[in-house]
Amino acid sequence: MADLNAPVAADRALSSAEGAARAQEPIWDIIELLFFAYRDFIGDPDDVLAKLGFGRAHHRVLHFVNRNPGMKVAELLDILKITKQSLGRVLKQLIDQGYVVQKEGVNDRRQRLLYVTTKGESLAMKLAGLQTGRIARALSEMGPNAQDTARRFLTAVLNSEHRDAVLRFIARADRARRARG
Amino acid sequence: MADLNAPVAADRALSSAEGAARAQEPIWDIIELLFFAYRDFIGDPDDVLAKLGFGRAHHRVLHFVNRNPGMKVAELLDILKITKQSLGRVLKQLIDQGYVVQKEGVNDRRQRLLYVTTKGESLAMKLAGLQTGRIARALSEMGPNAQDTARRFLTAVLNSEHRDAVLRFIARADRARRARG
DNA sequence: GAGATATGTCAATATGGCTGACCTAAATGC
DNA sequence: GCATTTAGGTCAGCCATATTGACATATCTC
Repeated sequence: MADLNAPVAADRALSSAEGAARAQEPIWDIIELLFFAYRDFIGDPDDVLAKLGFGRAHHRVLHFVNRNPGMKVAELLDILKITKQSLGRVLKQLIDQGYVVQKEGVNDRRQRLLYVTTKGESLAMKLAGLQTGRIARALSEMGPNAQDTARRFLTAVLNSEHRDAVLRFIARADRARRARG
Repeated sequence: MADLNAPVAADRALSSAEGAARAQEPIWDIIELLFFAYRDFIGDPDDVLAKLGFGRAHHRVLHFVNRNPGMKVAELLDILKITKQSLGRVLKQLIDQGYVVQKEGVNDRRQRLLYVTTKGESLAMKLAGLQTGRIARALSEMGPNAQDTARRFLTAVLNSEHRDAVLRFIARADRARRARG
């Protein structure tokens, strides 16, 4: 670990002591760890999905619908930041194979509100469980307040314009889930 | 923030108190923050690359070649975990447009060692600078030891089988860079 | 010299993005 | 009540990035 920490200490000294005054030495370790960590983080679900003939796009849709049952198509597009044509293909497969259903909105009958089926919830929870296992293991290897620290770090990485929206989304989904039990 | 913290405290209580005894409640916040944070993290480079007609695949190649000049094609394939056919197309464009060059290995003349040109280094450093700016801002919003904490978290997220290899790669590239100055 | 290795390349295929055009049904506004 | 806007769907085509499989060439190793 000594060998590994040395350059990092140097980075930190540079970025805090010399600050924005000069071109900053890249923070290579975090840049690369984000790349490798995200790849592994996505990897477990990928394997399960591949066996079902699904990809990451299906995972994202299923995840967000499961987290936010009754979500409008437009909201999903907004979160995923893809076009409705791109969503269409993936969503159609999830619906045809019985993972997701659409229900007409009560107030606004143009809306096709999205819900996971039992089958869909089961898959979504299985995938979330894989990712949770990995994260729980990681957090347990750190000290106290690990989850809070990780959350603060990741939140700080967000574009500042997105931050509120992302945190609101998470808080709202959590409230809804607690309400459902 | 109170609204946001509440469910998280509940998660932590569950996962530490009840442990692996029952199916763990998903750690939704970290799962989703990883998704959103990684997307923003990748976003700045994406915009620059798009103007040059490049994509993420080009970024990855350029990044690792810049970090590890003289790298063998096989090493790059191993890090990126793609096939040589996939690499071929992207690498060819980077070479044709003067961002990367290949040199015959001295010991083994079958090898085509990869190097960034001045132009390639300049682009690689520009992209790394964007990501560094984001990360530096994020770290500065946290307490002391932020970089160390972030590194420990991300390292812990890695597949345990990959960890050593990833850390060795980072340490080796750092050493090489210090040696070059 | 035989066989293994490093790299490159051709061809076909899949996935998941995109743009642009156009459609229906329902809500909304004057 | 009719015009317009909105929510959503769909067709067609394009692009980037990945895959598998087969094969070619040069060079190294034994």
